[in-house]
Order: sequence, then structure tokens, then C-alpha cells
Amino acid sequence: MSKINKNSFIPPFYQLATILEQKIYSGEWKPGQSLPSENELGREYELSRTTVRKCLNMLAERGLISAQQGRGTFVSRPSLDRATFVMDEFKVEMEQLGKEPGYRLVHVRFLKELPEFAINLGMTADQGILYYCRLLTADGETMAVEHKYMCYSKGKPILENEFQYKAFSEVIAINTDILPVRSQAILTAEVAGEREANLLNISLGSPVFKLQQVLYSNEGKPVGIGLFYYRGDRYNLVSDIQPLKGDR
Amino acid sequence: MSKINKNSFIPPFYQLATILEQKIYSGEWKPGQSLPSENELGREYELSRTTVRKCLNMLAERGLISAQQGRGTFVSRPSLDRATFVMDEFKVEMEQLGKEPGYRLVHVRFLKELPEFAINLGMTADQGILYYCRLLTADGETMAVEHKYMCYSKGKPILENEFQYKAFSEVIAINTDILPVRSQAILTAEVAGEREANLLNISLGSPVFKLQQVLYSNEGKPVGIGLFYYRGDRYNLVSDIQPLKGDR
DNA sequence: AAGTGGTCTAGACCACAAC
DNA sequence: TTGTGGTCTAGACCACTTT
Repeated sequence: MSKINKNSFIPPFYQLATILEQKIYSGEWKPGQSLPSENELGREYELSRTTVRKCLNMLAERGLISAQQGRGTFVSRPSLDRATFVMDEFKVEMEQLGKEPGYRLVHVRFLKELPEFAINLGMTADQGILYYCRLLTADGETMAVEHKYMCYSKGKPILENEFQYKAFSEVIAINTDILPVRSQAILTAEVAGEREANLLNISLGSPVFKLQQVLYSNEGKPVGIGLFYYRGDRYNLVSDIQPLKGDR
Repeated sequence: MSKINKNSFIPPFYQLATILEQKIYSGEWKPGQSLPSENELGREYELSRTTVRKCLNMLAERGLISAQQGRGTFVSRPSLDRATFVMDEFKVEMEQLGKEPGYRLVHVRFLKELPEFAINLGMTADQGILYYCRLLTADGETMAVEHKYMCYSKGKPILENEFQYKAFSEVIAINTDILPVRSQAILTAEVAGEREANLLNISLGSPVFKLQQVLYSNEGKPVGIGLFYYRGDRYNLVSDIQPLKGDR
């Protein structure tokens, strides 16, 4: 049995997690099997129950085990048919890939009326709508095009720099004094229509990812909409590896 | 100032989280601003520091705040341009949507050699490969088609029931005595080729999601590959709402 | 030196499940 | 009744940042 080294820089709860993780991955503890109780683990490894729990929590977050009050803690069947995909801000995503993100503004317009799909999403235009359209590039190559619609307060001046380099939610917060607090996104597979094909420089009928993003205010009202079309031949989504969160 | 009700069924750490969350969403505490220290919050709400920390951990996991050792805890800028999508086992996903999942076996074959894309993924065929192809339906409607490739041990008999109703990783575990422990998935937007168009009953060139899934053994060797094609007109991905994990 | 978050302890009480 | 996980407390020491 491995021991906990209390003089190590690696905190005990983390050392224990590594030990238990190995028992699961090696097959010594099989799915469905119950772990020793928290008190027992505490005795075995000479740790307080609190520390043992912190370690178990970590493993539970990663889906390796699950606890049931009154019954015990059990090894989970690895859920490998489950994948999570993360789409981050374009700039962040490209930097993670080691590519240089770039933007090219194609349109900026003030609209008196909202497009139909925006109305269907429950958005209202009290004073007017600011619309803009940008090409997103990576190392100079066109990756995607985005269309954004946001409520517009007449009083505020619009600075091009602003929506050029700030996150959409910040642009909204600055221009409307409403801080978006929640968002929802829907991802669909589509083929490029004429408008998108031209913007993305691909042939009609090429595959694209379409991402529709809606930002909501604290009261649950939509205050901004983003529509993204990613080139299917240049962009794809890769599932996250096991998260391995520490504590915070 | 709201108080903590210690007789409530809702545990104190959760009550506090609700209070602090509201301060953030209402704009009373703005992004970048520092929270009161953990000791201070403990005094204010008459809770131990441990309980306060548990609550802060929850908010941190959800991305509302972030802590910095020696400096303090700060309200995060809401990252609304970040979306996470979860694709679960087909059966699970359809049940969540209130639809009846169904399967139709199209092919089962033993292959002597691996297809090229599987070799490129590092898979090896020591004894042979079991390949099968199924249509996935929801309330009778064709949603997707899957192609699966797994290592095959000659000794074991293959029961049709097995790969009809068990998760891929279980089928592999039973037939090869190797427990897959890790998986990676890649999602791309494509247009249907002839084979997929026929199977999915859509016209050539229709948009589809392609999901490539690779299962790895403990030693890091690929032991199974799944290839999914989802009809773009019937399937899309919706971002997760704020997770709101409790403790475990 | 003082204040902050990060970790750990020993002990308590509760809700729940199994015997 | 016993054992399990879920929650909470009061206090300690550490590492890090700021003054």
C-alpha cells in the first residue's frame, strides 16, 4: 500500500486521489464495486475524514466514482459514450491552437426592424438595432463569419474599436448599460447558402457549422444575438480530456 | 442583508450561494470587484469559514468568481462567448428529449484488415476486427447511422443481443477483457456521401454531423472506433445551462 | 507585519439505507 | 441499531500578496 508523504509539495488529498485513481484505472477496483468507507480510508492513509472527502469529491467530479448517502461510494462505469465540446471566444480558441486571430469588418448598419428569426427568439427593438458582420481569420485564412445584432441606445456613441476588440457581452454592457448574465447557444450542421459561400469563399453547398448565440439580461430578456458560420473544412470540435480540476 | 435560516431544509452553504449569486447577477457586485474575505463573510452570516469556502467553491466552479491566493476573491466577467455542448449516449439523449430510441442492425462483419482511417488512428488488428453498422431512430424516425470497429478475440462467442443493447465500451470489455478507460471524440460538419445518404434516407449533399469516437485502453492503445453520422435536419446541439453542481 | 486564500484536523450532528 | 455519506464547527498552520 502506498503511503501519503506529508512533507511533499503535493498536498495529501491530491496524493490520495492519484492512488485511488490508479486502483480504478488498473482494474484493481472494478466498476460497480464499493470503495472503503470514508472513515476507513482515513484510518488507512492517516488522514482526516475531511481530507478524504475532498479527494473523493475530486474523483466524483471527474466521473470516476459516485456516492450514495447511507449506502457507500462506488466505482462508476466509465461513460465513454459521452463527449463534451467547448467552443470558446474565437480569439481564445485560436490562441490555444497557436494561430493568430484576425478580424475584418464587412458591414455595420443600424436597423429599424429586427430580422424575423430574432423576433422569434423573443428579442424586441425599443430604440433600434445595431448590426455588424465580421470575417474571422486565423493566420490570415478565413475561418468563419459572424453576424451580430444588439439593442442600441441612441445616446451612446459607437466606437469602431469597441466592437472590434471586445467580447460581445462587453460591447452590449457598454452600449446599453445592461449586463448580459446568461447565454444559450445552438449548433447545427448546414450547407452554405449564397451569402455565406461568398463571404467564406467556399462553393455553394459546402458544409458549415452554424452557431446561434443568444445573450440574456438578468430579467431573462434577449439583448443580443450572434450568428456564426464556420467553414466545415477548417473547423471542427474536439472533445475535452478528463477535466482534472484541482480545488478551484 | 439576508440571513441564513439554520432550520431550513436548504443547507446554509447553499443559501449563502444563492444570496451571493443574486448580488452578482443584480449588478450590486460588478465584474472585477473583490468579495469580502472568507473570514468576513463568516462573521457576517454567522457561518464557519469552512462553510463559506464550500459556498465560494460552488460559485467558482460555475465561473462566477475566482480566487487568488494572498489577494482575494473576485467577481468574474461572465464568459458568455463560451459554450459547452454535451453529446451523450444516443439512448440517454433521446430519453431526455422524451423520444423512444430504436436500433436497426444493418451489417455485422468480421474484417481481416482494418480500414485505412482506423490504422491512421493507431489501431492494430491482432486477431481480427468486428464491424457492425446500425441505424439509430427516435420515435421511428431515422436520426443517425453508426459504424463501429472493435478488436475481436477469437475465443469469445458474439451474441447479437450484446451489441444491440449495451454501451460500446461494455461490449468491448466483455469481448476483449480490456476495459476502455479514456475516449476522444471529434465532431465535424460534412455533407452526406452516397453511402450515408442512402442509409439515412436523405439526398446527396445534405448536411450531416460526423462524430468520430476512439476508445483507448489503460495502456493508451485504441481498442474501438465509432463513426456516427447524424442527420443535420433532425439533430442539433444545445449548450448546457449553468451547471449548478451541488457538492457531488 | 498583517491580511488573504489553501490545506488540514478532530469532533459533532444529521439523513438515509441496511440489517 | 449500526454504518454510510452530507453538513457544519472552531481552530490550526502554510504560502502568497500587500503594506
